[in-house]
Amino acid sequence: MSTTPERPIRADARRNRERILAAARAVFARSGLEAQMDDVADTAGVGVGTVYRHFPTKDALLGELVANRFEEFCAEAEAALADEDGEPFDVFADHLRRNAALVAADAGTRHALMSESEAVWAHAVPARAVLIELNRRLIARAQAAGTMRPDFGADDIPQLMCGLSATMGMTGPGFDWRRHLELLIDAMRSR
Amino acid sequence: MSTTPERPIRADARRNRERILAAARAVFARSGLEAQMDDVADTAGVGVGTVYRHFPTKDALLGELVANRFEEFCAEAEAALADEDGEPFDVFADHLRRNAALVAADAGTRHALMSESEAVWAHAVPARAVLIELNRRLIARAQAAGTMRPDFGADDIPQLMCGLSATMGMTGPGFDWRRHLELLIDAMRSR
DNA sequence: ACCTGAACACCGTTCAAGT
DNA sequence: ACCTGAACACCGTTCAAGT
Repeated sequence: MSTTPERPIRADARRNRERILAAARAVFARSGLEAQMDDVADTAGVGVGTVYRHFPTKDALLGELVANRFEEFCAEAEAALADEDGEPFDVFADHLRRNAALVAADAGTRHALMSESEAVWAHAVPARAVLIELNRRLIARAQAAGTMRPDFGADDIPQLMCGLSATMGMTGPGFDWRRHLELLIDAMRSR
Repeated sequence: MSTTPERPIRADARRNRERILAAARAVFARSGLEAQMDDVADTAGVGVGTVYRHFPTKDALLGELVANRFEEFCAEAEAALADEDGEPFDVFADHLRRNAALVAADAGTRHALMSESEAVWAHAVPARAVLIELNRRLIARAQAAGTMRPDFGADDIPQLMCGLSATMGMTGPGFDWRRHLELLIDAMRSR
């Protein structure tokens, strides 16, 4: 039961890791999950083997990006919590709208949020737990103000947002994720 | 602008086509989209080439299954419309619950409903249009009865059900598609 | 006309050789 | 220690040969 020994990482390796993540973000955001590992490697200016040295599988690489996104979601939630003046329900709804906009702009994150692969989610577990806790506080505040339904919980958010991610990718008449999101927000509101 | 000539199809070819569809339904329902074309061919007892002779791509084969599903959804909707005694909102909600149960039991359909591929949807266009029209009538009846929100439309259904399909595949704490569906149904109810 | 399955193409992943 | 990229494995798709 020893913890992983904390050995120093070579400067060039660290730099490569950053380059790979930046390249992956760009490549997946543009092309979605069909982007290839070779594309990521080329964009990062490294060999494929180096990508695999840092991330054992494509899913693990995506998982790292997902973890990053959840940290952004958390930052969003912190900012929303810091807003003591706004109407609590609106503050929460705007938080969801901003997170949704982040997802909509990034095909990679969008697909990853719908991924059924364990490996994709593994890295995001802690940030995801933090986000749910922050959501719980935002929700409690809105429920205390009486503007949010009391039978709605923070645990309901992930699957609704997962579902929203799915419709973001659909084209054709009738598909409008902003409308979808507003329906969900309206469902949470006390009426 | 001539219509496709109606030439007779050889009996063995027709039989193979049916076998392939039955095999595809079984194989994709069990294994989801990761099931291979070779699996479908083996299960159907034909060569892969025969599968490709009937369906030009994997997406087209999936598209055929999706079209079948939409026909089932339509039959469901017709049955719901025929129910003149039930409370109209409950009749509609039960219709959604039954359709959702069909999807949940079939990993292939589930993934196909979230597919962003044109080819998957192409065959289902007519049945999908019929379904939306039937939903429109079910919804109108519930709205006339005053139990469904007047600002909710049949065009809202596809993306909500697409989103629901996404969460059906997710495992882990907090994912419960029945809860997700009930939240959606509750959002449609007049309160 | 239709069927078969070996061969091809594509992309995730590995590993022997290099620094 | 880490990097490279050719080679391998897997699976969707094709096509030459068969009936």
